[in-house]
Amino acid sequence: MAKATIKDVARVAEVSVKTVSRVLNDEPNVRPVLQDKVHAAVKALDFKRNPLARGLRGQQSFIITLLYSNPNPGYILELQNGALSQCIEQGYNLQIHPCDHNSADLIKSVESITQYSTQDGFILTHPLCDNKELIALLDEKNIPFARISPFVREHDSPYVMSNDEEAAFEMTKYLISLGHTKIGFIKGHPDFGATHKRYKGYQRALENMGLTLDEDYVKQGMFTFETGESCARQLLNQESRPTAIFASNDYMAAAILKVAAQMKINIPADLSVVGYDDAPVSQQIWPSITTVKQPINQMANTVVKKLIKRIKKQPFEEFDTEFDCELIIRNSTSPCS
Amino acid sequence: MAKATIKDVARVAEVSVKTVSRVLNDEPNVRPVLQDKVHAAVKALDFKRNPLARGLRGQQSFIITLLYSNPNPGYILELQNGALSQCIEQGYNLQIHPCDHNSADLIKSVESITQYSTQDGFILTHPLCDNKELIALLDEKNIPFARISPFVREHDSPYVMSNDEEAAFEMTKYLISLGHTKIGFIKGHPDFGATHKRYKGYQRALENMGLTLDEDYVKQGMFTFETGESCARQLLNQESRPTAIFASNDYMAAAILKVAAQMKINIPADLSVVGYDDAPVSQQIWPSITTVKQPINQMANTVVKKLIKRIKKQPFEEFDTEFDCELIIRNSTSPCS
DNA sequence: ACTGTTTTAGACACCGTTATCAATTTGATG
DNA sequence: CATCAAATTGATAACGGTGTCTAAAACAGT
Repeated sequence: MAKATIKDVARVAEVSVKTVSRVLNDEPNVRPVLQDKVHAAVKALDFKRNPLARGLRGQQSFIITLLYSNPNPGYILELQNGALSQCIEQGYNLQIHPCDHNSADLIKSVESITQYSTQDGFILTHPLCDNKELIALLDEKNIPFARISPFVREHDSPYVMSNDEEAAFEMTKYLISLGHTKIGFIKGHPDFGATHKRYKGYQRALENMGLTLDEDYVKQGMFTFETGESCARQLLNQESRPTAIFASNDYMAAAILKVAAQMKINIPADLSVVGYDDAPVSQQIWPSITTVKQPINQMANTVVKKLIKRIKKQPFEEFDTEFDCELIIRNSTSPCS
Repeated sequence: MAKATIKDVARVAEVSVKTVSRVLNDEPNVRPVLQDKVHAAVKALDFKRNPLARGLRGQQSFIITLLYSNPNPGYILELQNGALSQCIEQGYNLQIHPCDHNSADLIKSVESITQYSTQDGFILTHPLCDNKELIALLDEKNIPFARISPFVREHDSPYVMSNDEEAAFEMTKYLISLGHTKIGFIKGHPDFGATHKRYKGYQRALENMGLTLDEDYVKQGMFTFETGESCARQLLNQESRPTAIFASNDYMAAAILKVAAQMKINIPADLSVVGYDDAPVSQQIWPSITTVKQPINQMANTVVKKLIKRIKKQPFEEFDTEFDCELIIRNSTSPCS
């Protein structure tokens, strides 16, 4: 049985193909009687419109491309899943495009995919969403896009973000509530907007709770295990070492566990450690790491909704922009002894 | 500047559109003079064919769908990247479709994507590639597919696999070469073909090196951290505990580290631990875990090549089928004391 | 030079849908 | 009931390529 076409539906419903098309596209000016006939025929034939033909005629592809450059597989996969489910729901396809945000070829690589296939819109994850060249390219080609967790927000494209500052604030307050006063902090990669928001939340919590920020307790990492390790060594080799360390992501938190093990520092008895992102490793390590979980799936879902509105040139203000994170208390934290 | 079409190229090259099409498709019977003219015009206009139009006319979509149901984000992402790079090279798009191999809706979910969009072929990862219903569905719809690491191989579709048995054999031999004779083994999920191959390699190595397999040293896990933990407890609570444990994946190996830490068993001094898959956690934990790395990227690349050959009804025997794994020695193993 | 065969090139139809526009029906108004 | 506006419908032409088929050109053999 060959796949049914609009013509088949038209024949069965005894109307013209254009009428079928009208019904399928929710266009006005079709009598309910005919609408019912068409719907019945569509159901009877199990008819599905051919996206290729629709795209060709309508100058659109129903393809949304997810651009990412992020070393965290768990995060990416969750993002993909969230975006994908919403795309499917709305009849779009999700094209994935991993790239390297440090590469000089980044722009070229994106440009080439816009040439070899057509896409209705892009989703940019951080740090790509703060890349001016990239945004200029998309603006120039007039391709709609939406952003996830941008740092710079001066652009009229839709975006979503997690409330990282608030989460970091809460996490720091939690550590303080456990009695910690000497709280170290390992910053993330400066290219990421999240880095600054998390640090700000930490700062604000200290201030808010009447503690002073000690520069010696703040180290600059790059979100990798290796940088986390060296920062942890610096923090823990000081004379007056911190009793708690807040790492800007879980990889760096895991590295603290390594350094602590080598230095025979007991976690959480002698040192509390917290991370960020709820990466898989935070559960696969002992002690499991107290961390912050972003509602990635939901954010991805929403950003797709906004992007599709944007593509259709409809307002997208009805959807949420800021999403709250969740503190996940595990075994790497305990009251200060 | 609007995108160039084949008509523009034809006008510039002073030939008919059909001739341009011929040149672009490497069809015979075009004089070199005209070929050059066409190529020059294509270059001058930076012309790219519209895949939608090509697909519509040719009854193909240039879409390959990667179907996976696998809890290991690192593995999936690597797979995606490998498949994607080859797809791009050959002018195909990669559609991703995560699904749950335990779900009763699996077949329905796959069936629905075949209806809402058209795909030229599927790539099935384990354990999906051993799902008879799924294979029956694709066969019935006459959609070509290729498989990655299938257990059952009785199908004429192309596949690739890693030489897991050999790798497990080598890894076990490595442990024996360190002086270990009491080597525990934690099996993986029985639905996965890899589970049996890895166990067989372990068995064969013991036999080969003159050791007898002790059933008490073999536990059934499910590839998860939790099952790894309970298996590790069983193994290590025995009177005569093993001095080395081979876990069928890194998650379960990480769980052994947790249990060992709780039982004050020193790794690697008192217990050597090895895993499988080179998951991110194997490097983000201390001690880092000795493991086996599959050439996933290369396998994905090859399976796409084979699938495209299959789609074009060309022979695919020229490509490799079996891929060798690599032992990665890290810090969780040491000579038996 | 004159066939017959093979290459080479182009005209045209077609893939499945939607946009345009004109034709028809319906409803409203005087 | 005639007249005009609005709502409803369908015929036809696109969208941008490729398949089919035919015509023209090139070549070979008498």
